[in-house]
Amino acid sequence: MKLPTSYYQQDDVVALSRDLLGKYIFTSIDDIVTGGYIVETEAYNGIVDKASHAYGNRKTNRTSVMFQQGGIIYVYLCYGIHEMLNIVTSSEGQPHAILIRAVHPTDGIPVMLDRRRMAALKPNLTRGPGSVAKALGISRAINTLSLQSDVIWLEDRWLYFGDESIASAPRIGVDYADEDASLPYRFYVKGDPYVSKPNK
DNA sequence: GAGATGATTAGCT
DNA sequence: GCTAATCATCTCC
Repeated sequence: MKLPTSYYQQDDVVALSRDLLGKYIFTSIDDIVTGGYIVETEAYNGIVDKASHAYGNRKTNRTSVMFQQGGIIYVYLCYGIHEMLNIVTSSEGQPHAILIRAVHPTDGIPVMLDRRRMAALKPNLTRGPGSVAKALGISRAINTLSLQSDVIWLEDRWLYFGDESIASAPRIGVDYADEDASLPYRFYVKGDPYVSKPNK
């Protein structure tokens, strides 16, 4: 079952990031379904978060997606090569977003291998945000698409991780954000091989 | 209209 | 571990 729009409209983006661990994400592109469950996320906490593109209520063509109401996706390009998948949350005017950093693949693995030009399944198939987007076939062409669409959506399959299986840590690659860089807004499943770097 | 920059990754040492 | 690759977007002139 798809998660309803109301799920994405909760105000507490940090709690939601934690809750997304274990939820399944799927894309159906060219009639091929690929996906798996989420094992690593990062929260971007609106206008007060220096690491967010929308910090200080900065609204531009690119970031205006985040100001829309929760339940859509925000895809953008970083370092000129990597496309990243974010889920927009909360209500209109609150630019909260959650970066999907890692997914544990379960469906359409051969297709994902092909997209990544890999011969065999290895943990780096969907480890790291750029890899996740590439493996799932996500590009800026589907930016702002609704999570109620038939192209990308999330499902709850009643997979839960207890507190003892989940760890939090500072976010990655946000050194420029001063004191906000050390906030524990990154959540991941302990010991999952698809989680990027420190996976204990 | 031009110049700086980054929510990264792969590949080499 | 470290560094290069690489370009859309933002900011300022």
